[in-house]
Amino acid sequence: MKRRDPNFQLEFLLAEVVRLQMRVYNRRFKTGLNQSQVSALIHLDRVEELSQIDLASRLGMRKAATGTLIDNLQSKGLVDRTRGREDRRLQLVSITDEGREVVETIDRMAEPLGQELRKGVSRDERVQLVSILQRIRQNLRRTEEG
Amino acid sequence: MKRRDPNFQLEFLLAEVVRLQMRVYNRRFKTGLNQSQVSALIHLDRVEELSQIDLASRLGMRKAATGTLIDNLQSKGLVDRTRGREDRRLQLVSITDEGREVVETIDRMAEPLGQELRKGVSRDERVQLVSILQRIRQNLRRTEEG
DNA sequence: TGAAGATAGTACGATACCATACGGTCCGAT
DNA sequence: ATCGGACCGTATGGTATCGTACTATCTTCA
Repeated sequence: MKRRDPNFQLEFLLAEVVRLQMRVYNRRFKTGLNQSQVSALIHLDRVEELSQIDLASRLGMRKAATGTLIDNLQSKGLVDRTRGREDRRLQLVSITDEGREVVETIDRMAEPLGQELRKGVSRDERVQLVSILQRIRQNLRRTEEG
Repeated sequence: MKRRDPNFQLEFLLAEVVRLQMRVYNRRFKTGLNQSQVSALIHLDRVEELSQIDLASRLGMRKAATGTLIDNLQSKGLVDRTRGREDRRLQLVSITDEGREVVETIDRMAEPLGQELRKGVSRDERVQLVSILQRIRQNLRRTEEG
């Protein structure tokens, strides 16, 4: 097995899987929202209020892209923006009731797809997968700053 | 832990990590090639000759995007295209000597970054990660067709 | 054999995300 | 008190990839 065998070159495999995943996901749910927007809504559903930079970091995106993503969600009435009271640089983003409904709906719709994609992967393996990915994410974040 | 906790929602974590990874990678190597193009070259370095559809499948992309990706590599002299002899629909893509040199160079340059990103992840864990991702890829492919 | 699909590639318009550059707001040192 | 630097967001132009529609070639079967 050569060192740069693509099937064992983690970075390439990750990219490949995510491209596939995005296509499958966005094709399956023609909700008007893409996976990133859904991800943002789910984050907001949990924490109530996030600055755009904070949200960007959670999505793995840059702030500019996150800004336009929020623009779209806002124009659909799924999130609100408020200037930070103490720090007026911040745009605090929060999910609306309508946004919560959408999250609920999509969450239900996505359930069968999720099951499909987890076939042949045990719960333990999933836990481990998440754990490893989190460590890699940590490394990536550190690398990006330095 | 709610079911849709984003940190445990595999799909979102994967997307996040890959966005980060792409940024880090493409920022580090300003080689004129992005990660996808490098991935294509590495595939071609191993198998000599691939149709564009075959390559697309390996990259997790659609054929149209793969076509323009190959256009770029070809315009840089890193790959060649030949019409299939038996099946003239095929565009058989192969790597040039110059392409091989580029692969070699980038491979060397990427080594330290790879080490950085694998910090805290054992070899066994990497093997397992790859194995799980391959199964998920399998599921995704099956789902996309059906 | 020849007409009806299937398959490989290309063309084109849309979108997601990036990088850079800029404007507003905050803060720490002097 | 204020000035320089750090930080948040927005604007803008570029690139990667998508989805759809089209052309050319192959295959199958009546």
